[in-house]
Amino acid sequence: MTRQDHPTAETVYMNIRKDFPRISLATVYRNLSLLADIGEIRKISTPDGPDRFDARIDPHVHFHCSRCGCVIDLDMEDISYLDETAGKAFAGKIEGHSILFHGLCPNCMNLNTEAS
Amino acid sequence: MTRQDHPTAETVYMNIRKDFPRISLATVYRNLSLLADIGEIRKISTPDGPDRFDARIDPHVHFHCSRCGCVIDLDMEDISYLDETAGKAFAGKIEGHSILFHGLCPNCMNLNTEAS
DNA sequence: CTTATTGCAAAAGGTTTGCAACCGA
DNA sequence: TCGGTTGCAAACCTTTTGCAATAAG
Repeated sequence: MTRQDHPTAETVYMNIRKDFPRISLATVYRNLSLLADIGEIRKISTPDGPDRFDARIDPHVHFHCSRCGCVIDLDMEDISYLDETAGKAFAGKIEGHSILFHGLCPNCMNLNTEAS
Repeated sequence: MTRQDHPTAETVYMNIRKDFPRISLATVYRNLSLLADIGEIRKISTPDGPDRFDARIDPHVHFHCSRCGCVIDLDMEDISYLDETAGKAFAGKIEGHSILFHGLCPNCMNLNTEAS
């Protein structure tokens, strides 16, 4: 809950193993899914790689690097108002949204600039 | 390219098989990925189920039904301007974004209302 | 004692890949 | 003839599941 990054289930597994060496990956998946279902955490699906999880549940925007796959919070204006706008033009029921910018993270941008 | 829905690779496969009965699912995946890479079509990742593909490549917003998994275009205001806003507050390079609303589509909303 | 949670291993998707056969310039 | 595409089957990766064993209340 305290971390600022957006770990995959595998990463959470690796980390929690230091404290609970006998825990299994299945249990990690089970509990992350559970937490996501009850809204304690958020699940972030990316176009490639595995899902990522986020302890921050307030509305905010994510950036996904198409090169290294990292996920970063973008602290820009709150765009929750879009839900209402969308709701008016749509006969279904809107419960939320996910906004994912994509491109190159600062790290990978440098890698591309320098060297071949 | 002409369809308005957002077929999965499997759906495309089933359909194209009528004209090319010997085509394989791998070829469908290969060509959909290729088209997506060169920007001729768009790939839409959903939190559950398989990826979907979209022949519409102009900026627009999608809705994903968490019950039946369908994907629908939402014709609301163009929010491309967000890319610029985001770019200013971010040291990496933003190349685009994907916005996915989620909730219940009109169909599934009715199913929930009536019966049981 | 009773119910809920876990570990393990296997299964289940969905997608990609190696490779030989094939097709089109 | 030669490079690019394809079909097939197998591999891959991520996630889920069945079930017996274990832990918790």
